Amino acid sequence: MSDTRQTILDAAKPMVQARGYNALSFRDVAAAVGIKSASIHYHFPTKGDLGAALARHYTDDGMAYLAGLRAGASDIAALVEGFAAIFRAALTNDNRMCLCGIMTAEHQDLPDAVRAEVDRFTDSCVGWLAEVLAQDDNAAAAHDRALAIFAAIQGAQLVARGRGDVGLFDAIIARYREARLLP
Amino acid sequence: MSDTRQTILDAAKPMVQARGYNALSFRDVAAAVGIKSASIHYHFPTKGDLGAALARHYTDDGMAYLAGLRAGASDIAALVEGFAAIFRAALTNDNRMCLCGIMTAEHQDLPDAVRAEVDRFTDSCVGWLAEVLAQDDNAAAAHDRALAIFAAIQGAQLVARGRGDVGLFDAIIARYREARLLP
DNA sequence: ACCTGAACACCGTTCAAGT
DNA sequence: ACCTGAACACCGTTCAAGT
Repeated sequence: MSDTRQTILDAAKPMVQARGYNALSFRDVAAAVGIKSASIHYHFPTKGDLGAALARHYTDDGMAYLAGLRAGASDIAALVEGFAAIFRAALTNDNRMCLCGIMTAEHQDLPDAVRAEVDRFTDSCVGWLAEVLAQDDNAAAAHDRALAIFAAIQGAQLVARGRGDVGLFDAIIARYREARLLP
Repeated sequence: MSDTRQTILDAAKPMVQARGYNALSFRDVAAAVGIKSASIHYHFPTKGDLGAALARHYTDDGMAYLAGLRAGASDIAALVEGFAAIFRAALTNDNRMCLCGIMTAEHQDLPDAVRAEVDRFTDSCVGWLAEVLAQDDNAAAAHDRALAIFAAIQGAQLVARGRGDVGLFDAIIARYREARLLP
């Protein structure tokens, strides 16, 4: 991968996390990189190609982090907390959102290739949570609970970021834990 | 309020619920209404004015519905189910989202007047839930729980609509109820 | 191999002009 | 009072032309 291609991805990622895929502008990215907007198309023919590449790297990086978590600990509560930390970290990074979380809201509008990558993020997260929870539950129950935990954490991020207050995220997660929705 | 103004709001509302505020196009709305895009500006000077009016009516309609619910029943579980029904109904309406839920994801990008109305929707919903829950809990605990329930339901809608499957919404809500996050 | 300027059809917005 | 066409600076995209 060329340096310029990586620089484009690095510049575009926080823009999407802050304002979404629709609001991403090739001219803004180009200005941040120091090239002309027409040049972005040499590396990413369409905006969909750029969005799909962003989501693919985001999912790959996230899953690598989660694999590392599982290799280092087996306590279910600690693992799920490590999972939630991905979403918490986005908020503490200038009140940004999970890249795929914000694009899930734009789901109807996304080019097919982008939507497919966003769906893969969801599937990968739910799959990882289900594997962790399967230490305690049977596979079907673990999957249902994993889906509910994933949805609840996404909602917590959405609401907390609407308020620009990571303390709200923590309070909501704490309430999930008290209800034992989260281990 | 003029007929045309109301017709514009009626045409724009499902468009935002499907694709978000950013993707809303004055020219699309104008075509649906049967006027030119420049004419929209006579009724709504800016896109922000239209977005704020949409969110204001949406919140007012929702709160009127919720007030009716409280007037007709006092069972906490039934009231919270009635609350969740707002979000379920959006999904069964061509896989749309809560108007303010989808705009919460675009929060960073919204004109101030729109963001203020979206925030009022969140506050109103959490306030209504807190009043319902205060039948059982003290005020502070009820508010914390109301916030967690609101976030969890928003997340359930986001994830289910990403899959285009209202059954997923029902499954997640059922799991919330089993965990007694929801009454 | 990588970048650019110019053009295209889009967008929200403005405004003078129509009725 | 309400609508319109034309113009403006934006957008993603294309492409012939540069190096």
